[in-house]
Amino acid sequence: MHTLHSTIKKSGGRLTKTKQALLEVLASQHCLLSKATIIKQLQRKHVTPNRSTLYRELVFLVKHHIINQSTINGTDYFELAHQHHHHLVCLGCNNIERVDMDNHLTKQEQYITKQHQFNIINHLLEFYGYCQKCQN
Amino acid sequence: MHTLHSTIKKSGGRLTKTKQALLEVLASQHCLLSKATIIKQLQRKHVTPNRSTLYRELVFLVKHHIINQSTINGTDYFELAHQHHHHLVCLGCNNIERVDMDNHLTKQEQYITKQHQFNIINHLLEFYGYCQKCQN
DNA sequence: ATATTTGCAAACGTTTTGCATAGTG
DNA sequence: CACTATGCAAAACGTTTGCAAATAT
Repeated sequence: MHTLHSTIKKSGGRLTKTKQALLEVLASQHCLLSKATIIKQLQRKHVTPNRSTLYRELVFLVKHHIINQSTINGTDYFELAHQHHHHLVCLGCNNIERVDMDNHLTKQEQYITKQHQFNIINHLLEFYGYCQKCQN
Repeated sequence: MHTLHSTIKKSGGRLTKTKQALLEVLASQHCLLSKATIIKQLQRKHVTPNRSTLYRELVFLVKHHIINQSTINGTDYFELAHQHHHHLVCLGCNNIERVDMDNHLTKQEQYITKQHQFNIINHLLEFYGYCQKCQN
């Protein structure tokens, strides 16, 4: 949290109640959170920001690479930038399951960095298919 | 195109002017196309469907796995399902560059299929970062 | 003949904006 | 004090829907 605090300050942001609660929520869940879920979790903490405020916070945090935004099946999801994993997305029930696969892309990223002169900050890897329940 | 035709018929769809032109557009471009780009390309072919018609076509084709839909930085992109590649997405200029990496995920997919009892249909792999121009 | 596809207009839901006020550093 | 963050209401935006007419098989 300390490093986050300084990152935010460096970005010209202020550590407000909303931002703090938002980061706590994202830190406590080790998975992708939708806006609706974020709002629910904030409510549990008795933090009920206006929608525009929440949206503006999310834009700020994404812009400064403090959190990542991914869109899966038309819904936006957020997670802390350093909490990175991959996902299995069920095309039947839309459930999203985490899957851990460490270092699998390191070589490819090095290759891309050299070959394409592209400075990689992050990546997104999602597998789409059908979970056990939804297989007919 | 022939196989696509039969796939569409099997799915209960009809080969209309719009659907045909849409598939031609997607087949001619070997990259992700946004809705706006699709509309422009259709116009060149003098096919100008109503927005709702186009959206309905896209929903149909995605639903039947004839095309893939990916959302990158908040914009929806489409491509023929068998035309699969990965992308470098520039966080500066939003440009999307294709990158070919064959078979890199085969082993992982086999592992996931067994370990998670998950039937993989497709996957999405995107690298986010800064292209040569946007590196300061 | 039957079912799908189409365009239109209205409805919808989400996100964005302007502005005045409150709060942070 | 200067600048960011907030809530509110309005506006903007893309998408979806219902329906009657047109079209494909």
